[in-house]
Amino acid sequence: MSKPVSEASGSSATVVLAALTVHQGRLGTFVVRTLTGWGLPRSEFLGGSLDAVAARELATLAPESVATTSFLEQLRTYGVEGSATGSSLCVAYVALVADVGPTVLNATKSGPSVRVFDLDDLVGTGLLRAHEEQLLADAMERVRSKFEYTTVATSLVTDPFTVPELRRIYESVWGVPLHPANFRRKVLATNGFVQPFEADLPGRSKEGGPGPSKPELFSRGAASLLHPAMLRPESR
Amino acid sequence: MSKPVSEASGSSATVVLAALTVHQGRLGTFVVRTLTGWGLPRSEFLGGSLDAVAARELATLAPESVATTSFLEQLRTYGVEGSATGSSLCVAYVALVADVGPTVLNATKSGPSVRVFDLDDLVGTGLLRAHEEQLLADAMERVRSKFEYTTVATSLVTDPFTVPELRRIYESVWGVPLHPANFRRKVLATNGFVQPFEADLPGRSKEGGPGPSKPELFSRGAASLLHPAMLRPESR
DNA sequence: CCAATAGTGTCTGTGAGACATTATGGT
DNA sequence: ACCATAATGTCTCACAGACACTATTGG
Repeated sequence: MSKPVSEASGSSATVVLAALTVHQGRLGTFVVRTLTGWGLPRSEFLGGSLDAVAARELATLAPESVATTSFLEQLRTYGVEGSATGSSLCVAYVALVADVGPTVLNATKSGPSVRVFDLDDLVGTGLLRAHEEQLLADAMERVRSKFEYTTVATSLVTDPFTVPELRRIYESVWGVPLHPANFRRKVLATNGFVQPFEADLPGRSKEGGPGPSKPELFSRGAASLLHPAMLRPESR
Repeated sequence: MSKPVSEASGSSATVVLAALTVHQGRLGTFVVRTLTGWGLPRSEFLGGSLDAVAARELATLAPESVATTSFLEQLRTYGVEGSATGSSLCVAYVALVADVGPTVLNATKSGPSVRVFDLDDLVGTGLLRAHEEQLLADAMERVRSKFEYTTVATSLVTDPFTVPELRRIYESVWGVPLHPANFRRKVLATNGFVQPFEADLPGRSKEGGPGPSKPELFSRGAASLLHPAMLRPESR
């Protein structure tokens, strides 16, 4: 721990976070204000655990209550052809954060420091570094794939949720409509995916109530893997 | 490109390769001779493309003919708690190399410089760095998973191969016996997995001939993804 | 009243798993 | 002759996809 962080040597490394969320049926990612504009949250890697650095980064984006239930996993590492600074490594992480409501967060005197950008508005607009475009594409594909055989989708809904709400998460991430009846049957037939929410009967602790015929409430189950997998339709 | 590679600064990075192969029904990994013993092939990352560094590393292990048909993909990056050198990053790659025959290769005056170690003889023996144990476990799990929905298994057999040979690859990687009849039906029903080998009739360009009742020869198909997936039995 | 949606029920095609059968080659 | 293995065929069960139907809520 005695060596100082001098100027770049042969290689330097940063941890970058693709924190995805579904806001209003739209898939978005958290961005932070930088010197030159908006960019993905990143921090220099100075040692210790990569996972810890990413978790710390995630904690700055969302309140602790939602950050703790978020999904976080390393995506992959990109080699960035630095022009003058030599080459650097970019260790990317993917996080899934439940909907925090507004798309503008952490507002300060100089304006908000954290926002959520729609991914569709972000790709191809040149707002990101070149490799960050690829990073987000990889993150989305990773998440789309994870949805097939894990229960991570439940980390994108606020905890008492309905089956249609969970279905809309799947539809937003996969970009395809799903059959409500088959989806419900599949979810309920998979042990540990969701479990009945206590105090479900009347009152409905939800604010607006999305469905006309008072859909049942569930909360996250204990399982993390789906048996059998729920394949997306375009898998043919 | 002007900055020299001075001593370690805040972080340094190495590219490590888990090059797996199946030798005699046993899953093994390539190791190279180092100053202190045998270890996974590694090289310092000095810039450029990570994939290129890994590919160059792979090329030193096997002849070009087999290296070009090998599967190579980034696994993940590990943060190594260096004691004196500060913290360093370890970017791991997985490769799948077809059986090259003997387990001792590239013999030089001072003995062989490349070997293949059985993975079962390697885990838990303390021969490896601490994080390399985890690395190999991650690599095996990655490959086991890839076998389910891709055709990478064909990169572990020498090209004219039989269905039983391919099945034994699956059995070695998954560690479970498979039903020969169902496996064959599945493989042949999946379009693009394998294709009939020309000049199959007599002669049999194989050296030993594994089967008593002259099994048919196939070669790799064009597909890289399996539709539908071939799930391992223990998935339930 | 009508539209939209939650939930239930049912049918069918596909595929995986298990088993039986035949053929062939080595010991 | 016997055994091990390759290859083919068949049966059953589970599940995905599609459809029909009811109930309930909001406009």
